This record gives sequence, C-alpha cells and structure tokens, in this order.
Amino acid sequence: MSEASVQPTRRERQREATYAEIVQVSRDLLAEGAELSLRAVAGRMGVTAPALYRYVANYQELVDLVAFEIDKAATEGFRAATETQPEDDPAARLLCASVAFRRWALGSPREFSLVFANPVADGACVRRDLLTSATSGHFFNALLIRVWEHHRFPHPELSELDPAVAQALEDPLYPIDLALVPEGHRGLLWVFMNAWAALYGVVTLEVFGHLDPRIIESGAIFAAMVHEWMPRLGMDAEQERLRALLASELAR
Amino acid sequence: MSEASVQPTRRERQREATYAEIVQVSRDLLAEGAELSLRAVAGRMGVTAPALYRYVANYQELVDLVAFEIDKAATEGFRAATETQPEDDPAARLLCASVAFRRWALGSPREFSLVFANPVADGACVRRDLLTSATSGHFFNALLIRVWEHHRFPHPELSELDPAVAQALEDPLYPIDLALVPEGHRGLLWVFMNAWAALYGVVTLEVFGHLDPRIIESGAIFAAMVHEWMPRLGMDAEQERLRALLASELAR
DNA sequence: TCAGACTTGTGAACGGTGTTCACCGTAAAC
DNA sequence: GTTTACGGTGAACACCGTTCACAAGTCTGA
Repeated sequence: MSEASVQPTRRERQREATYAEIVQVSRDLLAEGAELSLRAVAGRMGVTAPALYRYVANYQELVDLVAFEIDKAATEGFRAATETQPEDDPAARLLCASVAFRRWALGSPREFSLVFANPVADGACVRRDLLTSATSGHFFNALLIRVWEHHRFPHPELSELDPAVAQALEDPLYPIDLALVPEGHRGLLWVFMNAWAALYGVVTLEVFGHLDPRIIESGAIFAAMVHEWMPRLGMDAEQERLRALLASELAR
Repeated sequence: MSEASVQPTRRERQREATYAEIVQVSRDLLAEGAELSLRAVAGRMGVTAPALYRYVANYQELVDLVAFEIDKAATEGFRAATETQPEDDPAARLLCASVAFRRWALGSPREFSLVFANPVADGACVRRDLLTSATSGHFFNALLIRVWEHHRFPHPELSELDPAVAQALEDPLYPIDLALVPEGHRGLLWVFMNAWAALYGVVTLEVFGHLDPRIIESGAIFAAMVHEWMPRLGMDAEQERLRALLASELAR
C-alpha cells in the first residue's frame, strides 16, 4: 500500500512552508521599498543565498513565483471590493473591482510592475498548476461574463472577426475559464480582451506617470475610460446610477 | 572682449561629442540585446567606469539620457512614416504614425520599456533643455491638432471637465507645445490625452505580452482600438478609406 | 537496526554591477 | 608661466546572481 501523496508527508509540508516564507519575505521587502534580491530574501530568512536554489532555479523564477502570489493576493482584494455590491448587480461589481484594481496599482506600483509590466512569464513558469487557479485574469473575465448574463450586451460572432482572432478564441491560451463562457458566445471573449486592454492601458499609463500628475490624482482619465465602456457593456440604462457609484468609489 | 559661449569652445565640443558617443554606445548595446550598464558602456568606449561619472551623476541619469535620445530618434521615424501621406491628409498621417509607433515598440521592446515603462523621470532629468524639443509627446500632439484643424471634431469645453483637469489643461506640465493648440480650444488637449492613453495602453499591453500572442501578431486589438477612435476624431466620413489604409500599414 | 540515498544548507569562489575616492597628467585660463 | 579645472585612472567597497564541493540531517528499505 504505497499509495503515497494523498497526504502530504512531513517533508512536503516543510517544503511548502519554506515556499510560503520565501514569498512572504519577498513581499515584505517589496512593501518596504527594498530591492527584491535572492541575497536579501535569504538573509532575512536567516539562510544563505545558495540555499534558495533548492527552491527556485534562478532569480527570474523567484520573480515569477512572487508575481503570481502577489497577483493572487491582489485578486482577493478585488473580490472583496465586488462584495460591497449585491450579487444581482454585476455591473456595480465589475465597476468596484476595476476601481480596486486601479487603487491597488497606484498604491503598490512596484508590485504592479512586477506582475503586469514584466516580460511575460514565457511559458516556463514554475508551479504551473497554480496558474490554473485564481488570477486577476480569470477573475475579471468571470466578472464580465456575469455582466453579460445580466445585461446581454451585444458581442461579435467569431465569423465576423479576424480569422487569427477567431482561432485564438477557439482555444484561448491565457487565463480564461472556458467553462464560464456560455455556449455559442465565444465572441464575448473578444469584448473582454478589448475591455481588459482599456483597463490595463489606463492603469499602466497612470502608474508609470506618463501623464500630468494632477490628472492622475483626479482619476479623470480612468473615469473617462469607464464611461466610454459603459454603453458597450449594456449599462446604458443605469448610467447615472453607475456613474455616481464610480465617482464615490474613486473618491474613497 | 570676453563675450564667451556664443561659439562653443574646443572643450565644449569635445564634451558634447563624448555625450554623443555615450548615447551611441548605449543604443548599440541595447540593440544587441545586452544589458545597459555603466561598465559595459565605458568598456566599449575604451575607458573605465568611473570616467563616466564626469558626464552623468549616476546610473539612472544615464538611463534618462539614453531614453530621451531614443525617444527623439524614434520620433524621427514616426515623422518619416507620416510623410508617406500627403500633407493635407492629417488623418492618414496620424494613422501611419500610430502604426509606426506600434511597430517600433514591438520591434524594440527593450528601448520601448526604457522610454515608456520607466518610472517617470522625476523632474530631475538632466539636460532638461532638450526636454522642450522634439519628443514623441510633442509630435503626436501636433499631429492630432492638425487632424482637428482639418476635420473639426468636437471636444469638451474646459468648463465641462473635472476642475482638476481644467486646471491641468490651463498650464500643462507635459510635452505639449501650447503655441500649437488653437485659442479657445484647450479642450482638445483632453481628447489628446484620452487618445494617447488608448494608444499607449494597447501598445504597452502588446509589448508586455499580456495577451494571446496570436492576437498580438494579428494586430487585431490595435486595429479595434483605432477603429473605435476614428469617429471621435471626425474621421467618420472616410472610414472605409482609412480602415483600408490601416490594414495595409499593419500588414507591412 | 543499519546502510544507503536523498534533501537541505553551508562556505568559498567567480564574475558582474554601481559607486566613491585619492591621485595625476594635460590642457585651458589668467 | 603659473594656476586652475577637467577628464581619466586604479583600487577599493558593497552589493548582485550563480556554481560547486562538501557536510550534516532525514527518510527509506532490506
């Protein structure tokens, strides 16, 4: 009966705990404004740098690991933001999550850069199993689908799209839970990607400061982008209510 | 008659030449995929690293310097792209410049990151005098104003905008040539900033690869963004012609 | 129980980085 | 012709990522 690995062995638990400590220490360093380096992480763990090579193959892998965990934690924050709104009001939920995303990015620019302005983890990301679970990509995608289920905004058919796009939407590479996208409505993913591009774009622009700081501070560019998108997501009818909600969320 | 500094002295010319060499060598390094480092630049110049401290105060200042010069050179490329179109067709010119911007960014991601994904030069940028001359910001702003002069698309009045925005538009901080913006049409700058956010956003998203590579390669997200913006810039009437031009430019 | 294998950490070393500092020629300035 | 300032050097410091031989400790299996 060597049916192992159903229960984690002591060794495995220890190893997992060490991974957790590596991530925790790394996040502490980033939060303190320090550089994320193998030696700094090791030092703070009371260990020498080469020891970390038992857990990550190189520096980039440490970065990928930390980036993934930061994304996961941040997404938990976005989820909390949605839950200030009733479950049957997905538009309000998406709106709150978007504002939370912006707030997090502006408040933690180093973490944001690590996750979203890093040359993409080129496929060889460690612990890929975790990549299938909660990431901000999955989360926002799910949120938008909920909005669609509620408001039934229009989306293109695959046949109307660039063939390359249609093919990409047939079997998407990136964090998207295909089980969530309704049968026959793959075109929704195209709307999602465009919305994501708009959100990502404005927030990145603000984080990197390539804009008048007074305008960043006011949130006007972000608000304008959201206003622009509301009709496309079937929120025309309640525009006033949602604009008010956006303004109050931005002011927090 | 010690009326100096009207003609550059031999020393000053030598110094300027050294700056030029620093920039040139740095750009070579980046183009070769190598890291941009003081020691590497110095080494290739046949000089030791501390010597560079006679020209830049620290590494960040080297980066700022190189970033500025890269931006300047890239802008020259965008200008060349506009000149494939007739002068009285500013819409086509803007379109070509935008495609050139995207092409440059995707083709030189390291350079793009240096210029546009660097924590903004925090006011203390060296050789600030040069900041007033040609940058991509100035260039695209001028281009958009030309489009407005030709197509007279609508723009908001300052009084309709968020007061913080209105104030920022009264005396803008960032590369904008106020002499170019027509009297009483400061609201144009708001359109410009929104358009810039959209362009910057999509291109940054593509460069950092936070999107299905097949979709990036097809240029579909970029095209969708441009299509979205055409009506707002008064290009409705010629949409077909301009869409065709966009497609052919993207295919190059 | 005991030997062997595997895991995890160490210390030393290598080559790389930015940065400082004392020093020193040479070229410009008076 | 003397003085000053500029531009360059070499050595050093403190970091960085990375490798490698080695030493414990722990788990495994006969």
